[in-house]
Amino acid sequence: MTKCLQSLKHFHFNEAQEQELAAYAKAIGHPARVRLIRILAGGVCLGSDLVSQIGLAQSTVSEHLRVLKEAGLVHAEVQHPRTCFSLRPEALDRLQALLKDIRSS
Amino acid sequence: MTKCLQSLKHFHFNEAQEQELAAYAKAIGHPARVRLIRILAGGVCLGSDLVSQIGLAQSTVSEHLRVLKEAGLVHAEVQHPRTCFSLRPEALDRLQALLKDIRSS
DNA sequence: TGCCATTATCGTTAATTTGCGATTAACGAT
DNA sequence: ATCGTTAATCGCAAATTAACGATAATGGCA
Repeated sequence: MTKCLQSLKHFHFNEAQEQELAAYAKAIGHPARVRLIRILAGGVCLGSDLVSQIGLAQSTVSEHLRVLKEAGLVHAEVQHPRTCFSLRPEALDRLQALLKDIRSS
Repeated sequence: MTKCLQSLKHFHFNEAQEQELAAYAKAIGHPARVRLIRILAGGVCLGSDLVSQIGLAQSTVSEHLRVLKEAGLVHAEVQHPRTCFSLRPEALDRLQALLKDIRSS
């Protein structure tokens, strides 16, 4: 790949990336979900612990976790009857890269 | 008891910062607004130019710009009958710092 | 087989968001 | 004073989101 094509690739922030960034940001755009991410940044966590930390109904927490999972920010590992939730750092890496790139696109 | 229930008090990422991050992310969490940010990253822009580049109604673009302004991501300088819109890079700086901090809180 | 503990899903209501056309407001120029 | 241009606001309908309680599903265990 030539230098020219590299720079084109680097600087062209395309529509797919716009949607990708918007999707990540939308998922993070709620205080309860920021809080969940923050808690999970400290280590893996069972759902029941998250519920007691957050102070919202179990169904509400489950829904927020679903949103975060769907956005790829969180991973869930089922160990019946519990589920172990964890952060997906590569998703945050990607988000930070997109945020960095949009400024020089 | 899992790890997440321990030593939340040691986190320096407080509730105000959670809301701050959520507000930034919510504002960015729409493809049209990501697009506006991306366009403005290339330099200041008049509203009419943004409208023609976005392909949405003028009122819709104005509303998206209002959201971005309210979040502090965009600045508007009126020069009647036009308005000159520009990005506020310090807001993006702040967002990136919050994203960085949440991972080590 | 029938419990138990936990998480996911359903159903509903209220609130918010999105998008548009129409209208209004502002002000420079004629 | 009226016109022309541009951005902001209004009013509305449709779609989406948030929150909750109730219910269902899951799989280990007695």
